[in-house]
Amino acid sequence: MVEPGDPLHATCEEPVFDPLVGEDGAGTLTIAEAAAATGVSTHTLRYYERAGLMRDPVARATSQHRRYSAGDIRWVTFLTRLRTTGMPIREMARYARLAGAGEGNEAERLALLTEHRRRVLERLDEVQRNLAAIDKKIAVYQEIAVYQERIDR
Amino acid sequence: MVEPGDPLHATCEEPVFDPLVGEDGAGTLTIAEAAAATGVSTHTLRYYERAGLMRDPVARATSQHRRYSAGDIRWVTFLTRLRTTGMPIREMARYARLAGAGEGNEAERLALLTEHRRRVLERLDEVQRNLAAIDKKIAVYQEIAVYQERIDR
DNA sequence: CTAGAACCTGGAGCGCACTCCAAGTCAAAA
DNA sequence: TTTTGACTTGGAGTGCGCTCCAGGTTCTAG
Repeated sequence: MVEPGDPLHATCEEPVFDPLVGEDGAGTLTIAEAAAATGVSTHTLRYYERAGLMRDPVARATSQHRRYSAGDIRWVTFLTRLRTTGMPIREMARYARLAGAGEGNEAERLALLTEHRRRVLERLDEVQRNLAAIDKKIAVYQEIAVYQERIDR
Repeated sequence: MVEPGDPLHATCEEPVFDPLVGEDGAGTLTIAEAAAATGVSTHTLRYYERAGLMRDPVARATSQHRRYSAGDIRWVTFLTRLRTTGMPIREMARYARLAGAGEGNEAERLALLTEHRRRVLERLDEVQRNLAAIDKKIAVYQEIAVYQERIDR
């Protein structure tokens, strides 16, 4: 038995809930449930853990089955934000290592995220510029379509 | 030597200049020059051609060396716009096949580009939403930085 | 004429981010 | 208790978009 809601070690990172509440993981999610909750496949969840993206290894039931805490779910959700904005796995691993090391490296984490943000904005701008060029081509084809229509009637 | 600017067969696609002007490719570019002009490596230029991205095979000198026309360069430049906006090679090949087939399939090309545009905008939106979430995390770390500063003085 | 750079080809190799497989363990329902 | 399905692991496989290699031909400068 473990008391829930330990008010200690409340870090600024992810509000950590006790991973194993009650007997063998009550209040936690199986890997399939975590997959459903985050939109990431079970394969990928295991892969992410192997790749060092989880700050700390995910808690286990006595059966060795993974038990995802609410904090784990929030963390994975944040990982997906980094991923869909194009951060490479290696860099996510570096961020996870920093976050897993606890307080004291916030400046480094800030720098990492800020630099990522800069690259994302750069990329967004590049895509938008190229899309504008494609839009021009689209406009040309729309002209042709109008012309065809005139012929067809 | 040949006069520049043939006003004939001015299509709506890429204004085509004679690929082989004068003796064995005057007014055209070698693959290295084409690479410099487009920002695509010579390896990739050959790969693109193999992958069917060139509408028609690039013209050759008698030596079998490739000779890129101005139209080829514009085409490759447009290909890079499709690529940097995330179009897969397979789809670019399909577009190239349509463009290579000449007039009559403009509606299909328009549909392809329009659908691509839709997906790009969707993706841009997704990235922006996720970036906004990352921005919030950045703001948290900036708060911490300000707090640290207060401690340090 | 010759050296060295640039080009050619088919095919292999690479890095990334998954995705799946095999063989075994564990768990919830009949 | 037995079946069925979810879970475990290490490692292999996949798809994509290049990127490079080997072995040969061609071009260009001296």
